[in-house]
Amino acid sequence: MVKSLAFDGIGSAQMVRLDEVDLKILLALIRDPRIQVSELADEAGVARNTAQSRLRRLQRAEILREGGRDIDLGLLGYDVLAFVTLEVNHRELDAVVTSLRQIPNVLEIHETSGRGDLWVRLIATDTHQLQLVLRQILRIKGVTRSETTFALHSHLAYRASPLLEHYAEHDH
Amino acid sequence: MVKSLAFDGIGSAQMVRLDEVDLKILLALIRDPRIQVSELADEAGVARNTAQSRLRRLQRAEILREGGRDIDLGLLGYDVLAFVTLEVNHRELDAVVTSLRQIPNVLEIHETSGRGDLWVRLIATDTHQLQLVLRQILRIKGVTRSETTFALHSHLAYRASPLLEHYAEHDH
DNA sequence: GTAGGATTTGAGCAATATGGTCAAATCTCT
DNA sequence: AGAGATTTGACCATATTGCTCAAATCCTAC
Repeated sequence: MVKSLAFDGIGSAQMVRLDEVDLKILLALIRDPRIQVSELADEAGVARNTAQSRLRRLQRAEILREGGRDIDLGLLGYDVLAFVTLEVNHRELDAVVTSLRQIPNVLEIHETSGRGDLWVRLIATDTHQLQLVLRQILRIKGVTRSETTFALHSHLAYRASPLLEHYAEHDH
Repeated sequence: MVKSLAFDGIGSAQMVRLDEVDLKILLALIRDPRIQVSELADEAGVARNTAQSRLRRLQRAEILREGGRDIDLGLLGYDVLAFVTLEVNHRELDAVVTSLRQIPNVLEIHETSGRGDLWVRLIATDTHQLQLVLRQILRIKGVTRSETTFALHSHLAYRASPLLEHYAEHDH
């Protein structure tokens, strides 16, 4: 049985479990996707050979979408994605943002126009965990109201290439 | 004067202009951030030496945030970010998504619960361009209503590292 | 059109990284 | 304790990197 990178059939799609070495490699790759394998080995505290085979496996498992920085959190069991709109007491906005940043399930924060003041991207393993995180957010001093929208299905994952191609054709 | 990677002081922050070689390099890096410099040179149709110096410059300009896949579109002059919620005739949802995908300014699409049916991340150089894109979207058959929210300021750009670190500490 | 400045190119070179193998050592779970 | 898998360290051939340099090319401004 493999300790790291085990596949489970529990979630909707295939799910993957990572051990500490995998995590360290992923974190290093997020920091710098062009890091070399030998440095990766140092960071993870394993032999270069091991780092190399781990990297290969991570790529094959498509946790790393095409060798790079993007990580498929769904494969790790984070299946629930939600967008939360927060109404915030303006005087305490900075403090609210600071608190939000400390929650690992908060992936993105934008200040917005319109009714709500903050837009937050939230991820969780299941609705129960999401509920816990939402409670945590509502307890933050300065947050007056929240509205949660579930992302049921991703029709287009973040992409910038078409915009760049368009830029190439038109700006020049 | 440099043709490529010229800096302008026009926008709120510094702005950068890219030529075709820069674009091709960026697109290749988005596809695979770990691509090697010699392949990069082939893709862009320049000498390896040139690719190497272009890459170095792109990294220094921080268009590539830390050498990797993420691209700072703000530096290219795309300063307006908006979240659009679309109400869609369910029967035509797939067709709407297909149309949306063809618009380069559409960076992300999710099907959501709640009132609106689609959540869309939109980017534009200015509010005028945004207006044009919105009009284009409203012309799509099947779209019945739209609501636009502006992202005035990003308090936290997309990040996954804290979640992964948390995963390391708790899941195991 | 030409001069001057910047960029690109091709070549060449040393240092390093990669990808692969292998046997021994280690780890994990039964 | 034993079987199976993984890791390690060593080794090797090959490929890649980072660098220099002079010549060629491109671009802009005059």
